[in-house]
Amino acid sequence: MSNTSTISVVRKRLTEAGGRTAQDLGLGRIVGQILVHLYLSRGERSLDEIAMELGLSKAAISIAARQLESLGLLRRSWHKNDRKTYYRTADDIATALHQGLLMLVRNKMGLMANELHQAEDELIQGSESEETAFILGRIQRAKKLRDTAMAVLENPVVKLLTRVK
Amino acid sequence: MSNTSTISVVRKRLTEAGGRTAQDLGLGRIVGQILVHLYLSRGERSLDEIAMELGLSKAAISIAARQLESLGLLRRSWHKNDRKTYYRTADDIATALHQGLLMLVRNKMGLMANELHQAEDELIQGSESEETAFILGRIQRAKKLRDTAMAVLENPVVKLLTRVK
DNA sequence: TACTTCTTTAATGATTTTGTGAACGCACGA
DNA sequence: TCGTGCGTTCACAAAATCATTAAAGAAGTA
Repeated sequence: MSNTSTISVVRKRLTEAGGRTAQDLGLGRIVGQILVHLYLSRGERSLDEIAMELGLSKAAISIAARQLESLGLLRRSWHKNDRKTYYRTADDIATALHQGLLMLVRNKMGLMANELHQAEDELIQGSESEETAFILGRIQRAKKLRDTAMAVLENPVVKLLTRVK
Repeated sequence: MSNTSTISVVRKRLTEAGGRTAQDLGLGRIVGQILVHLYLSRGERSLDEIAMELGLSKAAISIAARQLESLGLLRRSWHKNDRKTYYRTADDIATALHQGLLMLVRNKMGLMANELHQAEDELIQGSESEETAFILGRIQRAKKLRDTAMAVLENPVVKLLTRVK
């Protein structure tokens, strides 16, 4: 098999793998495809190049790319006498990836925390009963669970461990 | 507001919250709903009770409940002179939840690891070129990233931290 | 200012996922 | 061993998600 075709096969398969895992994370497959494609590309790519190379519409790329940028995983840049927007993976992509995932997790945990607090408040407002007490107990256990998870994420030891050399 | 209706409102909202987070984890909403519903229920519930209380079909409950059992989050039990199957949350639900999530993550990482290795192999087989070298470099960085993440998950310090008292 | 080129937004169509109803089959009790 | 009650499976319907096309918007250039 020729050299260039090996490369393109490999690139394609990894791109697809990226798509799948991004989908697993609830970010949509295109997001992952773009990220991997750029990660395996030397230098920058314009929006329509990416669309062409991945066989997707420019609209789809536009949306996904901005999502990636907001997660800090992509950088966009412009050049003189050229109206195109160019993208490349962030230089500190490892950190960004870590941060991004953390943020995602933290958001979801925050939502859960709200629910738990609100539930607790409402139960405390209402009149007491054996069942209220039971549910309050369960909620408190759940809160402890969540706090532990949070603590792990924020823990300096973990942060140290997750730093890529 | 009366006591019992406060309770049922709270239970319903928390159940829905559980559904959402389970969906985020790619487990399907029903899985989360059942788990929370049982977590907030004293004692056991039969399959059709759960179906009734959540307003879902027995088929759906059957499938989701077995999934939860295989994750170690639910226990099923039977009683004499009663053909129904009963479910309750596992006693060590915190540990089980932690283990289950870890397993989930580990599986996904395993898939990614395969892709990376295979890609690496194929590139090494093929003829050398500047581009091959570039992509190989990228793949190696990715592998390092993955290894670091893995190491964190397996790390005894993290395990200690994630233990719920 | 008007034209060109590129990105973004919004609405529609397609695909995938999810849940249900009905039929099936197993096991327990009589 | 037969009948009944329960859990499970499968095919289909409904719903959610995803991606595209078309049209609007923005920014540079003459």
